[in-house]
Amino acid sequence: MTPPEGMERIVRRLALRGPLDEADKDAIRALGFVNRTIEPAAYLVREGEPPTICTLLLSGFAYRHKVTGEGERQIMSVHMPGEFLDLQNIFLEVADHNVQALTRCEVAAVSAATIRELAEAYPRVGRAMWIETLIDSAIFREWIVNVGRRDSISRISHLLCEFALRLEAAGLARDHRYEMPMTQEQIADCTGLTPVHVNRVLKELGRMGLIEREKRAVTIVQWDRLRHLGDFNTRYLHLEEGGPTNIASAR
Amino acid sequence: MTPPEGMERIVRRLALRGPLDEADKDAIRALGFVNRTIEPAAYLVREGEPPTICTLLLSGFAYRHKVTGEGERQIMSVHMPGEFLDLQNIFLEVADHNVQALTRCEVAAVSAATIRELAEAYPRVGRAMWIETLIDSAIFREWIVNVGRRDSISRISHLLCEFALRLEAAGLARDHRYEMPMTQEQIADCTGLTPVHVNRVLKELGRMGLIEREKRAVTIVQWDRLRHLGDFNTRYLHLEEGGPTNIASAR
DNA sequence: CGTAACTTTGATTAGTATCAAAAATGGTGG
DNA sequence: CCACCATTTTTGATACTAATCAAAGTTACG
Repeated sequence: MTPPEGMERIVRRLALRGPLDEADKDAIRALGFVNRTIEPAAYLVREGEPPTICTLLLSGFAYRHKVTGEGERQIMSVHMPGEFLDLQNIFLEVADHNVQALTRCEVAAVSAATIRELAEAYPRVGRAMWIETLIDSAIFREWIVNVGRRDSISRISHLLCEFALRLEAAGLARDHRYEMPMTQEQIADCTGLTPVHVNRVLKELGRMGLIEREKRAVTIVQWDRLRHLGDFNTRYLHLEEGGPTNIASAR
Repeated sequence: MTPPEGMERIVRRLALRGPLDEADKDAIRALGFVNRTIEPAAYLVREGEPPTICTLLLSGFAYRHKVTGEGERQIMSVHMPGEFLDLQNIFLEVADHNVQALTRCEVAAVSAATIRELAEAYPRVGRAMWIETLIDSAIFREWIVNVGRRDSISRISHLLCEFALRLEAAGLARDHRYEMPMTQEQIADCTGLTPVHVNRVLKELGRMGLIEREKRAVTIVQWDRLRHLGDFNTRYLHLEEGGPTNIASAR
């Protein structure tokens, strides 16, 4: 079973998305999440399979991807500790993409059916989970823009900015400095570029003095310039808690 | 008020996503949707504004887009009659993108707050709406792949296949023949290409005998070859009703 | 400490963009 | 109903971004 800290983390995260009362919180605590360790590159969800489990990422990174008929991979999102890994497929007949561990991960797992029942029995909890999936969607949309309409240097700058803020939100980065959890090949798969070109762009960003790199550690030296170059606006991340949901409930 | 046909269309569409009982259906019918006509190019949602209304598209087409700092537009999705237009923003503090009418549209509108209350009071209705947003997400993900990892001819072939099936599902096309609701410039904004290149690719698809065009009318002459060229697999559209939701409820 | 994975560099090519302009189409007001 | 103007589609010539191919360094790790 998930230790109390893991449990409370879930409760706290969901409570950010809309007020939950004690019965809601107890229902989450009673779910019986089971902890598992997932090895790097192991699949958590496989395209074409019906969704059976739903997991919360406690530590490590995971990513969502598809492979084209030509064998090229496109990563559609990267998940950080504290995020649900597969609320996206939970109500669909089959998963339409893969979810794979990027690094070694600790996850808390429950059956997908349990989550579906929880959402129906506790509407406020269901709404909080729904909002989690809507924020995933907002990030998907921004990635469509990134990959569709920005040039290589902007795409990578944008990704570096997004990671900085999301990692800071997860408590894994400070002062625009973090450990990049991906290889350059994986960055290429996020941005629709080739690994060779990603390397050249990263070097160029270093040469321009916008970032510094030391192995996988990235420091964004000139945040404002990088943000401008990457056409990065935080709006789509919906980092501030409390949207209209909270307003409505405060009436 | 929305005439009974519009109302029943909503009820039927949501009931496809998970069983609804009579109380659920009556709650939807009681919402008091108001019909409106929206002129082509009018905004239904504007980036940065808090979501206030939620609309169901009764006729016509609408699209979701963002504009980059460089002024380039990226379309993230196109909506067809029968689809909800802005469940995506309804629980978020501000809209992170625009929704605009592509053609003249008839919509049924209610306040966003009403929808939020409905979802909380009637969990099965909430779940059905949640599933609608999850299917939108599945399409967003496929578009990331399309724009990130397919070449121009595959991207456009993929888009043509997607439209054929979605329009057929909406009852607006038959035999892989339909009226394309977009200009070539808008197709370019969906696929991350330039209008000039879109034109050349469409001509090429014609020359290859895969499609025929007559003004905006498109006929897919060789479905299997176009589908193969576009690396198109219907899975992500989740067109078959009844996923695990229905299985669970059938227990 | 050897080997596989990852990063870096160089040379060349391919695929789309860009720029420019003509042809076709569609709507609108006189 | 026709003439006109704006929008859309089409074509051609050229430029440029990022891909490809190849291979040398570098790092991580069993």
